[in-house]
Amino acid sequence: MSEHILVSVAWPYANGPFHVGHMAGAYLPADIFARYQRLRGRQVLMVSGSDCHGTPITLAAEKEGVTPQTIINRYHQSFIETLHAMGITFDLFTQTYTTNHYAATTDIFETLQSKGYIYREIAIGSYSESLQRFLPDRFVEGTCPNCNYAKARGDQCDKCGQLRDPKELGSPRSTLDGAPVIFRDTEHFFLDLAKLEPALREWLESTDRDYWRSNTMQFTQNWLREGLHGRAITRDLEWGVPVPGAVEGFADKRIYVWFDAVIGYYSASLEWAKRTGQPDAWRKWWDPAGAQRGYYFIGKDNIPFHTIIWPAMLLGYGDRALPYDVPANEFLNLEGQKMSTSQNWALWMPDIMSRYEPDLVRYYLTAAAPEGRDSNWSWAEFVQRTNSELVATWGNLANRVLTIAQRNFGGVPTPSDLTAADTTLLNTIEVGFARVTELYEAVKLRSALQETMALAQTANQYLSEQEPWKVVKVDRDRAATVIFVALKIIDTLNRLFSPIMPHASQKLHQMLGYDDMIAPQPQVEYELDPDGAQRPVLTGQYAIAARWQMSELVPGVSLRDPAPLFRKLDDSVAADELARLQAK
RNA sequence: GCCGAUAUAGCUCAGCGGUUAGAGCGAACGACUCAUAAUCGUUAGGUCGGUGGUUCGAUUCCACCUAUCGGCACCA
Repeated sequence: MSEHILVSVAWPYANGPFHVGHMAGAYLPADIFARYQRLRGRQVLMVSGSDCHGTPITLAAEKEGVTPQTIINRYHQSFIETLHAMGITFDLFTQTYTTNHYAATTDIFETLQSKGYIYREIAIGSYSESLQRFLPDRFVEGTCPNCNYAKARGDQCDKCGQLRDPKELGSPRSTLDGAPVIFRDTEHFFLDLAKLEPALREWLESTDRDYWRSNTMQFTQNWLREGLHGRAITRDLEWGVPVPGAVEGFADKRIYVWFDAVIGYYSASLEWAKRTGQPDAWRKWWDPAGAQRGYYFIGKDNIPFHTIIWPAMLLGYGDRALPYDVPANEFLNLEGQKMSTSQNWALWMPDIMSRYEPDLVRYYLTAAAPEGRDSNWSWAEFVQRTNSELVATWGNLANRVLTIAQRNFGGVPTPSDLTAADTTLLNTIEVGFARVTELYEAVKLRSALQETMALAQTANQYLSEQEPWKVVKVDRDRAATVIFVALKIIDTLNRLFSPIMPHASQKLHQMLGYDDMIAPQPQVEYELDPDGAQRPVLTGQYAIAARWQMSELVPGVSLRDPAPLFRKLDDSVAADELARLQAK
């Protein structure tokens, strides 16, 4: 039995706030999965943090005339606020700009180096004399040798799709200032993926990975088919983790951001353990011999880093658990069009959270989750699903049952003998419970939600047929039985819904007379960053009773006064939001 | 260009080598009134993108075509 579940979530790049695509792609599914696992009584460690290094952050800082720290502090703060508002239960959401992370990165680099998995090589880099710096290929443009398109980028021509190398461009220049680009030798460290490839293949083939999503496997095998090559892990940059060992000629070079970002899963685990006062506690989730599983929640653009590069690094490092599953999501479109942050065609989370309750967003993003293929956010559908599913089917079910119970019996009534209708319903719920459990376990959250909502409909049918509001006038015992059964059902369904809608579930849990937490929430705390300034982290106390089972509600329990779980949205919302979006 | 994904009811999507292809929403009609004008029932609606092939049998497998989308590596 895998009692220790590591929930690793993609590290957001700290150069802009979250949009709904980030939530749908990684943070929300990760949180739902973590909440489900905790309710099953398993030990969950959920980590991530802000990815603070790399060229775009440096450039953003220069553009504003501020330090990189200013940029990352701004967006790290924004990330924390969104995650907190959405109720994403990180054990630790930290950042890569910490002494802890620098130390872990240095350790992994040095260990890989000592084992011969890192080598040095001279490469040719695109260099801007005007800016006196090397440029990533994407910041170089010129004339495409294939189609003569004048604005082909260094990594790819947008017109014909060809091109691999900026040196092939005619009259290459920088996209930053338009000045010419020259090519200079530059020495770098490389991760020897070719050397790690056999071990990587062995790991991939060591077990039947049918449970991986087909797209994840597809991407991975495409990479392997072409064979693995060394990958540069340092860059000519001044912002990032320094190259360990004070190597001559590397003083003005830094660890390349992709290399240090994936290490974050590990370094954040170490940091979490230190914060708890048990510095070795992380081992339970990272010991390959232990009962553990690591799940990596990411967007599809990140697949090779998590199924190839990070596993290869771990294999090279040695004695650390590799990913068990990498449930990568596809992309979320917006009103039928691909989201684009540069064209501001996006729904920004700070904006959304200012107007809508987190559970509404959580519900809709799960119902329309891009699990198997790209999906779409539509405001009309958001309103429709909220009103007809959340409010009418589920919220109303809970409300009507609680109201009848409270008004007629003042609490959980004592049932008499169950009829065939009662046992049939209870059986349906029990079978459904098992099916939903399987779906959560397999990270099929969209289906899990759909199944649970279907069970709520079954409960509504039962009430229509049994008519307890009528029966109570002629046969109080029978009405008591029906209401008892209905209360058990909504209590049970509330547990199935709780990973997806924790705020509403906690409310209902308390209305049902419970005093404990079923859906805890994260909190913001503060740590010192390497410069001595305070930085926020997201963390929390999530120890809860293992309530992943049918309701154990007993007669005589007193209920708290019912209140609606969700409010209906006005029909004008869809049109208003669409107008707001198009006005940008 | 190469690789891959997707094309199913008005809309959003499930599904799958085999009886009359499903759900939700939307539409029409009816029931009910405990509940947030919520709920429940009934009905209408599809030659499952096109062509060809494999098969006793294909929406489901294969090939090609068309359309849409994504990836193509040193980009985070």
